[in-house]
Amino acid sequence: MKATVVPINVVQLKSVCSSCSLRELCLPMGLSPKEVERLDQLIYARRKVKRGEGLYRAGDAFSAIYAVRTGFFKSNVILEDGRDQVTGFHMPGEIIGMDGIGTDHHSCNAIALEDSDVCVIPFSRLEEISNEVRGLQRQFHKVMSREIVRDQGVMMLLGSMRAEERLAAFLLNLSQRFVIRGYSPSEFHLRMTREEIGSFLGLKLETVSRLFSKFQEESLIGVQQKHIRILDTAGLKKILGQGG
Amino acid sequence: MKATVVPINVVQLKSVCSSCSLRELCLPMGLSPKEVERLDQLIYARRKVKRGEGLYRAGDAFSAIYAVRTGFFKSNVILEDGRDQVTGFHMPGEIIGMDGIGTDHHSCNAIALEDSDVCVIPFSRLEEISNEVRGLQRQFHKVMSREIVRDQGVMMLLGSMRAEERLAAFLLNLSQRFVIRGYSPSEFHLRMTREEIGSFLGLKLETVSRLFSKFQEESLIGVQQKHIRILDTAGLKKILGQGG
DNA sequence: CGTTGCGTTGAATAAGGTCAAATAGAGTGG
DNA sequence: CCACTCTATTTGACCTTATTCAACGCAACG
Repeated sequence: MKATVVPINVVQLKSVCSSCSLRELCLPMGLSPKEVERLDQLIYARRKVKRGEGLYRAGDAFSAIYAVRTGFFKSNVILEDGRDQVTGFHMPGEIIGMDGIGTDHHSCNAIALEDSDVCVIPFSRLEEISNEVRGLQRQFHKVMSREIVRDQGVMMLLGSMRAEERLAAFLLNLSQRFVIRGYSPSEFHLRMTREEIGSFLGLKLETVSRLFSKFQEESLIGVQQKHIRILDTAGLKKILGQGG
Repeated sequence: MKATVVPINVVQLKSVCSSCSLRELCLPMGLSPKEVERLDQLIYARRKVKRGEGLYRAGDAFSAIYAVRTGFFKSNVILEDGRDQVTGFHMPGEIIGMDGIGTDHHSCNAIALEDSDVCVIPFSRLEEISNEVRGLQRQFHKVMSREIVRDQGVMMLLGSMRAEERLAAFLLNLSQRFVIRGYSPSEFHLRMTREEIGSFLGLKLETVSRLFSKFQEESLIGVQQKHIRILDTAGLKKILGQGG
């Protein structure tokens, strides 16, 4: 990174947690203003990631976790034989990279699906500071735990839902996450391809495409390429009840 | 076991981490003897769980995580409509219950598949002590991270493997975990039913049963009810390469 | 022994995958 | 601005895999 002459103070001021609009979704969630100030000292770096580029790759040495600020990421794992499993999609306010803590190396890739921006949270400093700031320690543990619970949800989805249910659950999940971030719950733009959705849901891209068409015929959603309108949330939820 | 006249001190002495035979697999892994002594202060309680009983249930208030000492557990999540997804099997030395940290309530059930025994690790004390014992903090974070990575592996399995591959991967995984614990890697007793295996692998119990028979015909394994002999590890590994 | 739960096996079926062709957009360079 | 290219998407026909439904066997246990 080139060291250009930039009004560093201003940029840094804007970039700290205490003045970040995502603070109630992100690592600072629930911390007192004083505690958030300590967090500000921790998060000094930002990193831009262009669409298609990796924030980290499987095998990379682990040094930091990341908070998505803007943009959209996918995580995926690739087997030797080339098979590629998308393990998650990540939106602003979400923390990624925790897979690297256990082995000091990342176990998956994090790829930007659009030009994105992350806060770099150096992990050893996070551990240090969380010793002094109890709220931060607690919050970090919660974030990790929620990741485990999220993964359980994905296992449920992959292990015991039919294709229709998986896609319905996926759309409802996205919708919910968008609304928390102040976007419309009923109208949004998919950042990922049908193939990536399929990989995440354990389906082939053709199946995903067919299901989108089917949901559209049934007036549950409107689809135009990557633009989705959810027309009947209740109807989608009803689909979820039907596979047992 | 009959309650004979036992010198209680001795029993308690035996129950601390520093003299536990699982210490190199469990939370104390990698800690210095001094650090393990601090851990001893933390883990004062034990709990027995009979086969079929729950260590905790979804919705239970969260207060502690647990280290499996003896026995065997499954974790599962149950949907409103009754569908039941097994999300993991847990052996001695493994830490369970971390799903509860994020919401202060457990999100899944932990059920003993045989009479079992766990160390109770009160979570708020773990957080306290990990502030003083850096190695413990690090180790705990590693344990959580590895759980996330394990879950990624399960997603890979459920999302992009064929039935044969799933079962092969499952058997190889069990084998590896047994050998680490000093048991035979090639001969073991399944603690779970075909249905539970199926649930974990996203398959029906009949499919699991058929695959066991098929693997047996191909001389990859020997099966007799719950008793498994792995005859051809390389053969099982080869199956894993074949779905892409 | 009879019961009960678990496991195995077979035949029919359905769900989703594969292969192939057509179409639609987005981006690029003339 | 338009033609061209490339990629993503849609859709159809056919096929494979795993599920469903059903019957039967086995072992443990009272």
